[in-house]
Amino acid sequence: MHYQHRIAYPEKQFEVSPPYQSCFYPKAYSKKPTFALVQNRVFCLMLQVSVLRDNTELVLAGLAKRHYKTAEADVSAILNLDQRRKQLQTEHDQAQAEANDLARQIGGLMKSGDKAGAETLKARTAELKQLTKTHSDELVQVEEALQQTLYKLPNVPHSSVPEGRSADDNEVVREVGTKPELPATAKPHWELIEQYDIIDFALGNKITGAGFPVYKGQGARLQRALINFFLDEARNAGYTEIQPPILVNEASGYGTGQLPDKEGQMYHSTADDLYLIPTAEVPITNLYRNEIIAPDQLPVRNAGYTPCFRREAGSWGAHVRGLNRLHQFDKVEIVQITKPEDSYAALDGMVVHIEGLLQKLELPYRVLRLCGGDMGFTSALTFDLEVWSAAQQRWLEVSSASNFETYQANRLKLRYRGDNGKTQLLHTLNGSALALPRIVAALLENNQAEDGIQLPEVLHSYCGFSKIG
RNA sequence: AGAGAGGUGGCAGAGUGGUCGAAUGCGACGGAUUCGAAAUCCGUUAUACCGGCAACGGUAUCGGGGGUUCGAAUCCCCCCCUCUCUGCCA
Repeated sequence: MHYQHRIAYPEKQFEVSPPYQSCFYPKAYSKKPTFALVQNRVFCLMLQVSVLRDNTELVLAGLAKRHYKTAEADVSAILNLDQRRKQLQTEHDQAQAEANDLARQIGGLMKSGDKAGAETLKARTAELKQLTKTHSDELVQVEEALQQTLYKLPNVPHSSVPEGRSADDNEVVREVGTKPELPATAKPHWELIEQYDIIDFALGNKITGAGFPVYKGQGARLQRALINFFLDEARNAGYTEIQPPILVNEASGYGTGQLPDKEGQMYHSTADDLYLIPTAEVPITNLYRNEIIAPDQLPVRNAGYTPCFRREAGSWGAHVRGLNRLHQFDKVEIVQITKPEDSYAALDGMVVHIEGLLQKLELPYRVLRLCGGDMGFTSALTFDLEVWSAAQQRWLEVSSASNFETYQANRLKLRYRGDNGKTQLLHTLNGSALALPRIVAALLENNQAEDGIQLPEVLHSYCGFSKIG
């Protein structure tokens, strides 16, 4: 008996263009000037202290959506520390200015041979020296405390982010494609990969450990095919291909927000103090750390394939069999850097791009808007894309596309020069396009048949075969 | 890994204790000249923080940190990085 499934999509689903209409966001967000003013302050300058100071109520309301318990205490601590910081800075600068002036005078006196006059002035410089030392010591303490607290504070969610505590509260934006009906004899992918001998967990376990599978034969070729397919699609969509290092230094970890929040999630090479990247987002976004980008270079659109490494300590258990969760996996990531006013349109575009990939792979999927409680630490708005895994009868997350607004840019010191000639923080975004393992799981399960696994058309030329088995 | 050299503004490259945030050149920007352009000439040309509505003023930054000194790009100590040679190596 054959039970081959080709999912039937309504034809229009394949038309990513004509012009994509944003259906995700309140219309007010993109255009309305009244809102734009608020947006400009709160959402474009997020987590700069000045913003916290001028928009405390809005920030607190946003953080409440995340159920971030100590928001009020943290914000008020930040404001107090900042006030103290300014005061100290002013006093310190004044004392230093006087000292500099005296030093100049002393120089003049020495030159003219007035030793005694110089000595008189030196008495005052000694006092000033003590004063500036006291000030700068406290200043260092205050700034450190300020930074520590700022680093603890997550991004403020976008206004469209729904209330909610967990993944159950995420909003299903849309569901596309038809779930295949499999017979009772259908196998989950971990049985299929054994049956066809394409991925070997035992071997990976032998040479490395659990969560490091070995891809063999058609399995390995499928991996390579998917990577090439994703990269080609990204290039066609206007992204520049990047091949970054997969070890990064500590500064990069802080830049994109993995540190200090997710210290334990990354593999750390202590001998060299380098981290194995959990996603290509880290190196590709950090390319622009501490840069001022010329406006005509914007938007930056980069894509890259890398292996990704995640310790995922403590999160093993049910639902993580087979390819569902790994310590090492392959992923193609897309990254954008845009002007603040362009970032939400860019996020739309990224989601559309990712949907295009899933449609070409003929996988049923759904798009979720993550609720406040389920969003990542650094994100202002995140869409997850999940594919239907027909044998497991579950949705599997294969992509996450986020707008970080200025949150990462503030840490990265990533700016451009605005029309007024002043430097201004940019917005950063990224999305998986796509993560491979769960795509493979869904492809295997959804397309299984007695005589093998029929791959979607688009992969045939990339693989060099059309069927596994 | 061993030996040596070096890290200065967008780049190149001076500066070895006192108006040095830093000569000079290139590049970029604005202007003059030109029908237009090249050439030439004049001017501008970093970032962050503090104060100020602003104009503007102050402070800091010459790889990073600490020290000496009234005063540090310049002297001393530690660390990091880059280059050259030797060794090793895909």
